[in-house]
Amino acid sequence: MEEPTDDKKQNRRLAILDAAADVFADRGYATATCDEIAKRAAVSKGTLYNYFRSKQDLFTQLFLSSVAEDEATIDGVIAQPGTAREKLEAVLGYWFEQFSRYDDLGRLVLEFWSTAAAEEEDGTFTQTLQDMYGRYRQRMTQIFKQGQSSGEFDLVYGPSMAASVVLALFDGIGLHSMMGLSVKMDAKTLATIKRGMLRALGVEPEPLAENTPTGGDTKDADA
Amino acid sequence: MEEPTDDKKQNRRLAILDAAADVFADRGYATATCDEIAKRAAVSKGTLYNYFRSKQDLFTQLFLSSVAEDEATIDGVIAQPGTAREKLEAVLGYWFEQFSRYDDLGRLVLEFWSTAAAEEEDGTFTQTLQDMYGRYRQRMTQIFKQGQSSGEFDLVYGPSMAASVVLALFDGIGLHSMMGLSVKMDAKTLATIKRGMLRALGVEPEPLAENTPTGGDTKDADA
Amino acid sequence: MEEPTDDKKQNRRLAILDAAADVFADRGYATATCDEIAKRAAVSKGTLYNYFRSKQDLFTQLFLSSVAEDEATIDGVIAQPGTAREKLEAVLGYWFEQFSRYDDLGRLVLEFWSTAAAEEEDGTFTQTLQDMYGRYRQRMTQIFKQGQSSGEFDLVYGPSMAASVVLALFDGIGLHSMMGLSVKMDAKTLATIKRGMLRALGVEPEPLAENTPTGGDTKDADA
Amino acid sequence: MEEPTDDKKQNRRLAILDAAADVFADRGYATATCDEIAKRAAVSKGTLYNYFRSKQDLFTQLFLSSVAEDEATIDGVIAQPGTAREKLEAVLGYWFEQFSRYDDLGRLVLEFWSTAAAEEEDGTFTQTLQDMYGRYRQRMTQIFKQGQSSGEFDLVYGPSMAASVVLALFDGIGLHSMMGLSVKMDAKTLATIKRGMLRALGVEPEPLAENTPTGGDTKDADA
DNA sequence: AATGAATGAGTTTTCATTCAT
DNA sequence: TATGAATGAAAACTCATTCAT
Repeated sequence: MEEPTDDKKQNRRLAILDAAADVFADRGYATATCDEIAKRAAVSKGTLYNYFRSKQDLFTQLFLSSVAEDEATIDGVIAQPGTAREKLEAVLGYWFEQFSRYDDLGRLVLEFWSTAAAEEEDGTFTQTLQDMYGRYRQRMTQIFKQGQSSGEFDLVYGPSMAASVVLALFDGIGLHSMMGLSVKMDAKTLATIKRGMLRALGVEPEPLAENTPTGGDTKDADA
Repeated sequence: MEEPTDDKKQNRRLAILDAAADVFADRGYATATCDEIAKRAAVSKGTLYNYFRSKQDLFTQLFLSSVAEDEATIDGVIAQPGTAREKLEAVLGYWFEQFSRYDDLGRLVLEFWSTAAAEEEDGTFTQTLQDMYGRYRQRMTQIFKQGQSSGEFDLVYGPSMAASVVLALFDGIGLHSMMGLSVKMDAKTLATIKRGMLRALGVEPEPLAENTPTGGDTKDADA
Repeated sequence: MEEPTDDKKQNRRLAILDAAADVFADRGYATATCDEIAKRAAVSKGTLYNYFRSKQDLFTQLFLSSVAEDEATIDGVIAQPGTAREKLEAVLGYWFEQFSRYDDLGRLVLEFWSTAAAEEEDGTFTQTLQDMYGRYRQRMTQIFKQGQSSGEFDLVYGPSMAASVVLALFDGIGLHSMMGLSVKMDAKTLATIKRGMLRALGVEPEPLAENTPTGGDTKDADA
Repeated sequence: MEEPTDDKKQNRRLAILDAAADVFADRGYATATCDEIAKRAAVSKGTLYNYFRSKQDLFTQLFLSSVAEDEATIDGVIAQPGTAREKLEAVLGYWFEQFSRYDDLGRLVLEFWSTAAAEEEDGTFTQTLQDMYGRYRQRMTQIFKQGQSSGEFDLVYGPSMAASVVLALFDGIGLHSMMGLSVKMDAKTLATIKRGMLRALGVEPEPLAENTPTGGDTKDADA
């Protein structure tokens, strides 16, 4: 009968990871203190070190679990049956949905990228990100290929390049959205971008809902 | 005859900024030490503080001068006369050219973004970035409008939205390129992306040079 | 059973305060180093900051506890029943007794005064000192009033002014004594001053002990 | 013809001493910076070191010149012919007059005392102060002796002890006055104290001016 | 396992003093 | 002589990590 203990251990671990996500997002890795993480997780500082070898280890575990969680979610989204266009719309929808959470997550993601960029060639972060984006690209590529085969898409690029560009665009939009730069991620703007992307992929999107007249708004939502 | 002194002072200032750029790029703001910056600038630690009020000030000055430099360059690029398409190609060319320098600059830029994200609402970094991107978007918007008037472009979005999306895409590509994620910024890939963007904007790009047969490569450069 | 821990904490705190008193007295606030205080308290520098927020805080706490201790003592002295003259003699006795400790304390007290003088209008130190001296004056005033009512004293000043002057005189004597200036605080001199003060207050003091012939010594102890 | 140069040198020296007096009074010795002194004296930092060997030396010179100036003034006051009482009144008048300047000077004087207290046994400051107060006491003693001989004074103490006590009282009053403790140094209070001191010395002072009725006010100016 | 007090290496910053011009 | 940029030693303070309880 050691499962309760194991469960408890798991819970504690997750509580600490949650707290760490908060604090790292608020303060950034370097400025975050173990004291604060412990306090927000409602454990003692010593306990932190029973679950994680070091601050760095805690950050790495958080990164890995975030990536795993993300990937599981997106896998679920893509795995659904349907036409290429339906799949693509589902992915776009999910991704854009993320942007609304980006106010919370953005800083943390930036920290992950920053850490990756600072690593020696092919460190854990870089490698993990490359692997993850590699898989993302594969999945997107498959969608694009399916769309090409079925005649749904008339791609500007080849499927793989299209996947790369779309992924880069997603991250670019997320970045700008988070910083309040050129794109404000309200629902209408997102819908506009989505429609544009679909048309750029050679797909004529369905008309927008009644409150967004096709002509003016689609042509220039922010003119 | 005080120019020699002033020049010397300017040089010292620039030498310190250069060194700081290196160290901040290598280690990130929080991990970088003033000791190391001083050492790399070949001045004493005290001298650092004769030129900059604090580590934070040094970082901010570096950010501001980077932004100013960037903006001056891009102004020059856009100011050139020509068709909308020529202007757009010039901007694309310049931007993509930056990516090759991104191995050096990328981490630093990430630090800038990170700092902005960590700021209180409307801090210096955020404000400066928003201003800068605001101006970028204006310039891009003008190009798109010119292209629309002249009938060169048949835009998917309105000019302003198009500008926003293109800017976000640029940064997304830069980010992915730097991290070695989905896009490798070699000359051929860049050319491919450029052609695709132009076509997505409704412009039929000129055929590629002889070594890049239209069919296969354009369709899928990385298949 | 948390008292042992609390006691230990209290002891540590007191040990640090003691060490700080030593070092501040030796070197003055500005010249004292936290390193030395830690060393003298036989704790690490970090521990200092577990108990006190800053060097300034440590100094302030030391000041406040000194004042509190002083005041508690003098309260006890004054609270005793007796004639006004007996009370006055008790206060004088206590105060003069302090002077012998002044070799140790004097510098520290000077630091307190100095800090108060350097403060913005109505800082903590100034306010605390003003409060403390306000209470001292009240107590002394009461004694003088009692003496007047009972016919013991024939005051040169009104009771409140008398209290003020006597307090100022005490501090002046303490200051001069500490610096080895005009007054050396040996027992005989103190006795002489005490007798003089009493006479100046209109009280005819009791004759001195046999080894201090009234005539010569009272008239000029240091001629 | 080097006198103009010498004069200039003297002026510079005095300008620096003046500036130093200001800054030391404002900030205290340890917190004062040579930078600020130089700026306030309108000379370069290097020039400071042409006139004074070090910050410590500057402080010491300032102390010595302050003491010399003080002493010259008081010598002049005492040297005037007259009865003992007239001389005493002149000294009291001068001293109390100082108190009104104490807002400016007080902090500086405290710094001097503090430095003296921190010195090794018989350092420059201590020695100088002891010498100065020794001479003060001598002069006061002479006045008291003259007063005794002429029958003007009926001293509580012997002349030398009286001198010591009076000097200590002066400094105590100055200290308290500066800190806004028990005594506020307005003209009326000073007059009251002066009258009281004279009576304590056995001299019946002249009646106060018409606006200060003898009875109430003399008895208790602040009741 | 959990705690949290203790540690001390590491960092930013200041400022008296020097010295080339 | 005057200047003020350069220096670097010194000091306050932080915080990841340890370990006795």
